Amino acid sequence: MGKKNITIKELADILNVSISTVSKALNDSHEIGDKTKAKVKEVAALYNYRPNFIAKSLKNQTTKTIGVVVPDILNYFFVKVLYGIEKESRDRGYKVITCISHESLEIEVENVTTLTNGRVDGLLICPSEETQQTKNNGHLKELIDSSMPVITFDRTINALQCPSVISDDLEAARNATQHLISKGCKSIALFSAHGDLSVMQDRVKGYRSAMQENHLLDETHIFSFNDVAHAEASILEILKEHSLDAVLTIDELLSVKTIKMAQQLNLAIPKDFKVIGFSNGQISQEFHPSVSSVDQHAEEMGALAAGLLIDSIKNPEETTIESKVVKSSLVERDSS
Amino acid sequence: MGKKNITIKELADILNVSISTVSKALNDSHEIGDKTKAKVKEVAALYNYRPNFIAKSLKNQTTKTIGVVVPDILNYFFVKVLYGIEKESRDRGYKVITCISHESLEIEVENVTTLTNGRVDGLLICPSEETQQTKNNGHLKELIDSSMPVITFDRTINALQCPSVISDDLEAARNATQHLISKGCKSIALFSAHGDLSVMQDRVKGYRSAMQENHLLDETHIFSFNDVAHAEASILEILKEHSLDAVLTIDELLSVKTIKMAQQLNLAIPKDFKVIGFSNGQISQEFHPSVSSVDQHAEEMGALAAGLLIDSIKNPEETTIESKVVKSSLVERDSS
DNA sequence: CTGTTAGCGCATTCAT
DNA sequence: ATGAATGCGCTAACAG
Repeated sequence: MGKKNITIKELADILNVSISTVSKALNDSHEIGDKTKAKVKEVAALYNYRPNFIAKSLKNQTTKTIGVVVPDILNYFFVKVLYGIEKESRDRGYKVITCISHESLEIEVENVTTLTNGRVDGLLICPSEETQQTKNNGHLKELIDSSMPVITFDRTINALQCPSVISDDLEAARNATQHLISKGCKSIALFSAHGDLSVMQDRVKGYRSAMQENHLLDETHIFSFNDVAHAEASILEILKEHSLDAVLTIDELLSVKTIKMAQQLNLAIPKDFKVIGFSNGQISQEFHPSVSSVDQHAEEMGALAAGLLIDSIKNPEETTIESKVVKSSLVERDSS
Repeated sequence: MGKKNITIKELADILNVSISTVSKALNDSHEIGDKTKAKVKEVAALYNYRPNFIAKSLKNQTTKTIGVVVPDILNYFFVKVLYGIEKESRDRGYKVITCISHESLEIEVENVTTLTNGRVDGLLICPSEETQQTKNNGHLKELIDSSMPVITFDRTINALQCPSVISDDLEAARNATQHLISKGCKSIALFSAHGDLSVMQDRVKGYRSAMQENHLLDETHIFSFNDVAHAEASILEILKEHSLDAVLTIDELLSVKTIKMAQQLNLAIPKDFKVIGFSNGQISQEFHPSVSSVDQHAEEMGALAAGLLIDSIKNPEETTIESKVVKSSLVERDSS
């Protein structure tokens, strides 16, 4: 009881050999005899020896750990990305430390600082909304300049000289819109949120592009919500005032709320009124009616980003600064 | 470009003072003169000096980091616990490393090992389903014996000599059942899942207790589902064959699926058929009709556990081995 | 095949 | 008030 972990030094004393002999034996060095090896390993196992990770990291100048900064952990999309990151990292022998920026630039800077002071070998970051909005990215520039491998995911910062993994947001929105058009919809609104984010702007562009191409674009049909959680009343108003036959919502919660309001107005879904949402979480799947949604393949995005980062850590020279795009796909369900 | 982080040694060379002077100056030691301090700090800032975390940890034998092992990160409940852990830890100056056991004993053992080899100062763990089921907990016993601060959360292992933070599952289920009874329900079924977990068994006990007390208990009304994701067909069968007026589901997804099946049978909710679920996630709130649910205050549980762990790290002697219970509450919505 | 030694970056005790 | 020296636990270059 109360026994601390045993060290190589103590092991060496017990075995009456030198520290380096123990270290080499434990690492299966060819320069150690088989019986010495066996003896060392036996005693190590007996005393339940575990190499101290911190000491190893200091010596090797590598931590076998990657840092992740996400803006929001209560968002299912990010959780799934995280899941993909964790899985890929685990498969490749890396640990993951996650920090949450809560969409705040200040916390993000703090997160980046604490992570990159030797704690991790590379960084995966989805910049906070505030970072994107204020274009304040000195902390990341500095990091990249110091030759720390960095990869951004989901949201990119063009000014940054680092690889990124993103969704095909523009295309995805265009396809979703096109899908509604091909189903015969003419009066399709766009419900947007988090307008400061580049991904959201891209989705709006995608919607515009499809609508314009079909000569259906009506700028007054683009709505932006500041507070999604309390958007129901506004949605109801909009649905009353405009005679829409479909809505593309750029946010998952918004799609569900739109459906609820449409039902309240006795609009038949999907017959008279169709809805397509984004980021295909549990709610889209379980809601009744189930919600058609753009699936961004979050897990794949996470795995890809982690894989690229680990490649970059292992092979810094071969790293190319390019954006990898994870294609999303439309999951058709009962709402369209 | 490409410049590595500067070290104290390099700083000392630049300033033409000794290493220890720099170290002391940076740490505001009283044995350093004010102007020397100022000069050192100025140059440190200029070169953007950041103390190496790994070296500090090795020297101080402390990492200011806590490790967390959760069984499943795609479960909203655990994400919320994690959120609480992260928040409290952040407030108290600690970082968090999270590992996911995927409900597997083997992965859990691996997680615990890699976390506790010097990487963290203490461990928060929710044992995997397999760990609870097989009662295989040598890895945790060993850890506790080695005087590493450990606290379990949500799921407890009684055989373990460590504090824990849990829900009042039995009471919560009893109250929820009682709530249904007081609304006039007589034929109340229990839909359960993950029967190996102690929390689930407690909930069943709570249900039994309330039903028995009101002379309504019917053992054939207790159902267990192995595969919640594909339980809809079975649920439909059960609803057809038994004339129930309410169901308590021990799992969030199960509650939603039950409502969908009930609607398919044209049961009026909540008039003729009531449902109460567990763990009050986004789905319970957004579903239509919204689902009454037992809220386990996951965030609070996480914060409490993290707080206790940090207390225990800072004050190992004063740690008492006791279970803290986070009281849950019933959120009444449209399904009951 | 085994041992001695130096050093990763930092804090700290002890001298000056 | 400042500096030299030691050690945290480990690896590896070098010596024997």
